[in-house]
Parts: sequence; C-alpha cells; structure tokens
Amino acid sequence: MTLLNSKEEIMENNQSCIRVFADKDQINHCRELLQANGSAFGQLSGLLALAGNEVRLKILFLLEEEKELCPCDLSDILGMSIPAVSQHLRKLKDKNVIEGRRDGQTIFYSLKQEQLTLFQPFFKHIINNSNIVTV
Amino acid sequence: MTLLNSKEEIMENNQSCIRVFADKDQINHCRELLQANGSAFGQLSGLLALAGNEVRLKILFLLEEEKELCPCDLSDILGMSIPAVSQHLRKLKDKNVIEGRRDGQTIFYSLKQEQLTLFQPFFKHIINNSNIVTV
DNA sequence: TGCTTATTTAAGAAAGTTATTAAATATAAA
DNA sequence: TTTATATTTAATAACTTTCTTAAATAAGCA
Repeated sequence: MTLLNSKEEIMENNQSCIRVFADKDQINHCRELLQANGSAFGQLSGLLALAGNEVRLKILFLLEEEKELCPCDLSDILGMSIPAVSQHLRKLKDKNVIEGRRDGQTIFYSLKQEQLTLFQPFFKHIINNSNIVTV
Repeated sequence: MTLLNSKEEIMENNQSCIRVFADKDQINHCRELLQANGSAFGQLSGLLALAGNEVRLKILFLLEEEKELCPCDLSDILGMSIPAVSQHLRKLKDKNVIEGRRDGQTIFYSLKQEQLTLFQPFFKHIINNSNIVTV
C-alpha cells in the first residue's frame, strides 16, 4: 500500500474494491497484468489440469520412463479398465501432450516434444520425493 | 518390446495384460516404478490440480508479482465474489502453497517458499507466451 | 468370410468442483 | 455498545470429471 486515498476519492473511481484502504494503482496494475497475458492463463491451467489428475500424472511419468506404451498395457499397470485409460489418453492427445503410433492392432502412445518443457520437471519431483526413502 | 513370449507363457504368469504380445517384464517394471514412488503421485497431482484451475493460477501469478494481496482486492481484480475468492484461497492454504498475515481487519496472503520450486516455472510460461506479442 | 484382439466411442451414474446466497465471526471505529 | 468493514463458513445449485457398461470400429488371422 502506497498512498492512502480518501473513501470519497475511491468511490469516485468506482471501478474498485469496497475496501477502504485499497490501493487503486496496485489493483489497476494487476488488472492490466491479467489482460496483457490474455489467453495464457487458460491455456496453461488447461495443461496443468491434465497433470493434476493422479492417473494421468502416472501415465505421463510412465511414458517418460518407457518411451511408449499401449492402452492395454497401461490398463494392466494402472489396474483400471481399458476404456477408462483410453479416455485419459484422449484428453492428453487433445491437448497435444502425447501422440499415437499404430503397429498392427496396437497403438503405442508417447510424449510429444511440444509440452515437455512444462512436464519434465514434474518427473524429477516424483523421483526425488520418495525414491530415496523407500527400498 | 524385447522378447516375444508365447501366449501360454503369458497366461501362466497371469498377473498381466490380455494383450498377446505384452512385454511381461516391462509391465512388472512399470508396476514397481509406481509402487516405489508411493504417495508422490497423489501429492504432486494434488498440487498441480490447484494450479490447474484458471482462477487459482491467476491468484498464484498475482501473488508472485505483488508479494501480497487480500481477498477483497483479489475479488476486485478477478471480477468475482469475495466468498468465491476466499474458497480458492483456502484450498491454496490447506495445501501449504500460501499463508495469511493479519493487519487489522485485512488478511494479506502471500506465496510460501515451500512449493515455489514447483510453481515458479509456470510464471515464466505465462510471461513468455504472450507478453511479447501484446502491447 | 467369420472370429479374435486392440482400441475407441457413447450413454449414463456417481462423485467432485466451483459459484451463489445468506449467515457467522472478527476487528475496528463512532 | 452499536455499527461498519473484512473475511470465513455453510448450504446448495449448476457444472464438470471420471468411471462403468455396452456397442462400434479397425486390424489381423484361420
């Protein structure tokens, strides 16, 4: 908080918080920051929401480790139904995080380079947090 | 895929995928990887889910920029009700991402050091993705 | 061709998330 | 003490997510 504005002064520029001691300049600066970064918040939160699901985080981690895996094997590893896995894979594919390569009847999924800068640090978090302690 | 196991061989070690050409060793290795990292996936995905919401990602970004902000000002900046903001702040506080400091009637929230290693890279993503283009 | 395997899609139920409104709590100020 | 301000809490409604089951698609094999 920098300058104390009178309550009347605040009510005049009435685009603002009801709070008496609100810093009008700070609030406007924040509004501009959000506007200047336009759709970035929506895009980034969309990607983070993908990794914000435990099953999908595991899938991403496993694809990093094994390079590629098919829905059937993932279903087996994760202990869940194939359609459930398939639907998670679709979400990852829709947001350009993974891609599929067909080999006969099997489709092998792998991480795309595109979003790796964002996701790769997470895998280090996984390993560092618990692998040292256990086993 | 390394060695081709016969279908019979696969059915004997029957802890595995129905897929005929499944690599049993790979599947077991993956299972062990998940087990070895225990609760890390749940914890990390929980934190990522916080940032996986557009409103909360904006709050985190604004706290990084402004050091501290109160619910009332955030409500004004984000254009949403105070109880809505307060409930997002609670989620962030419950997972040790932010902390509050009381100054009279106002509570100023700020980022905790604890989870900053995880979240700070996101803020660079925001700035890099769009700030160059606009204005 | 028909049968099997691998995967996806679709519809629906159950659970989880987020905003809204109203009421409760807490501090400050008249 | 009463009144106003800042915030939280609670109940609830609308929406979203995720799993389940069944059906559809697609490729290989007898």
